[in-house]
Amino acid sequence: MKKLLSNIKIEIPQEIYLKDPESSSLGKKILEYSIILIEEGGFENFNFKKLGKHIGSNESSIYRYFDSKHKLLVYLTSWYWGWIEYQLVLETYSITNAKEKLLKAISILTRTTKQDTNFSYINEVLLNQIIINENSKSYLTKDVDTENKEGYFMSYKRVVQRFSDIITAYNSQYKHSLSLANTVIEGALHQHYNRMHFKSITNCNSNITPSDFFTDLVLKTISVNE
Amino acid sequence: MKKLLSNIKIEIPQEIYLKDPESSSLGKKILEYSIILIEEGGFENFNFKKLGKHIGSNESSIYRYFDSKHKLLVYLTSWYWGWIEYQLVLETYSITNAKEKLLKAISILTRTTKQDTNFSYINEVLLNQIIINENSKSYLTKDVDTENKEGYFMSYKRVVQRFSDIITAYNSQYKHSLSLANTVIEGALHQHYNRMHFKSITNCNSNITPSDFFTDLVLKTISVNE
DNA sequence: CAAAATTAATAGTAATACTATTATTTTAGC
DNA sequence: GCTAAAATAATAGTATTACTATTAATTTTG
Repeated sequence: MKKLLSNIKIEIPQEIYLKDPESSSLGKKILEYSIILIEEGGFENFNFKKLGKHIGSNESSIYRYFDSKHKLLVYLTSWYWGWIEYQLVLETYSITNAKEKLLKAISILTRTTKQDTNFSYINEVLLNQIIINENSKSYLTKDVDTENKEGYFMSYKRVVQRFSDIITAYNSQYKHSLSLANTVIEGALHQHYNRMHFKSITNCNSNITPSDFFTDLVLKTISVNE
Repeated sequence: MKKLLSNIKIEIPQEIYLKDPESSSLGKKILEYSIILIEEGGFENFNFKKLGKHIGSNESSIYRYFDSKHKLLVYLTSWYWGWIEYQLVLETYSITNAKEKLLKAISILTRTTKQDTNFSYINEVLLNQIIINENSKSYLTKDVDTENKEGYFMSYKRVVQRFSDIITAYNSQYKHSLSLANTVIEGALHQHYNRMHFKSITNCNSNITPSDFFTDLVLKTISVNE
């Protein structure tokens, strides 16, 4: 993805952070290196002390940006889904044909991530790996309901809703567009995961991509009788 | 589910436990109350000290059954998928019609769990809630690959494969039966979760069940031209 | 009934996920 | 260029966690 817009910023609900990490160089380092460290060692083995060491900063300084490592994960997942939404809008905006739009949307939501040069301190390829491995941990907690009410998961839900709208635009008779949208988005993460760790329960490999599988699935499921 | 077989035991890979919890009354209490406590407070807030208190036993005694709370979770998920496999086999065995068999399989994999009186110390309804909330945490770790090699996730993978076979029996031309099987099984857990926590991104409610959604999806996706 | 196995009790450890306080450095306005 | 405010760093401390190790008491079994 090339530099198309120079002043874009992915919006993150304010409740998630104490101080906006995009507002300072330390904050940006926190984002940059937390992505590297979480991808490398997994979320469980990540902590603010290690992160501080890597960025030559102090644990206590990181706590001035984020309440907890959980909130940092919520920030990263929100950023990711905000970025996906941005691509969904940008890349389908000018498409008028509903089927073409649908196919493009599926492709965006199921493809392997490419680096986006618009955001220098975010490595989108590593972040995508974090989403595959850790996304569900951001909401599979006892606090989901309160955090959901406070808007922590808006970015993700907006992506599902936008994709659902694209499905409905193609076939207004289909009754389960939200569930289908959610199934494709989550399912794509699973297929990517299985390809890496559980090869025996997926058909996805170097020849068949998650995009192939889900394109076929969606088209057959909501196909309009022609 | 009524008592059909009196001497069945769900088989769990030996590597998962130090001492078979089904071999003693303390072991059975560990299973019974860990299910209650994990369902109640979530896996993160669960530990062996609390469990010991609840069963009037000592933390150190629990460690003689399981190396870690992670392995106990792997045990519970293995038990669950073993139990699902048992239902899949039992309830579809005598069905000769491929479509009927497929519909029954989807129903088993997506339905809301009912108590099974065959296993007195396992509350399957609570265990199903644990699977919805915690299943992915059993494998989304840095040790997946080694644990997978040691057979920790066999029960789950066997369910996917059996369902995939049922799909193939209905339509041998369909090329993505494993991915579809996995998508339905994981997707069903997600739809149940969304129904409870993220209502705005699912169509499942009191009128539309996950079974309805996935039955429609699978039939359309693999329908044989008639 | 004695030996073996199991369970309980106690203590201890390194790491985690923070909080609180104070000191130092950086930045911004005048 | 100075001062005040803001940001960051350093230090220390806490409760909890996820265990391990050792010994003692109890239960089971041959």
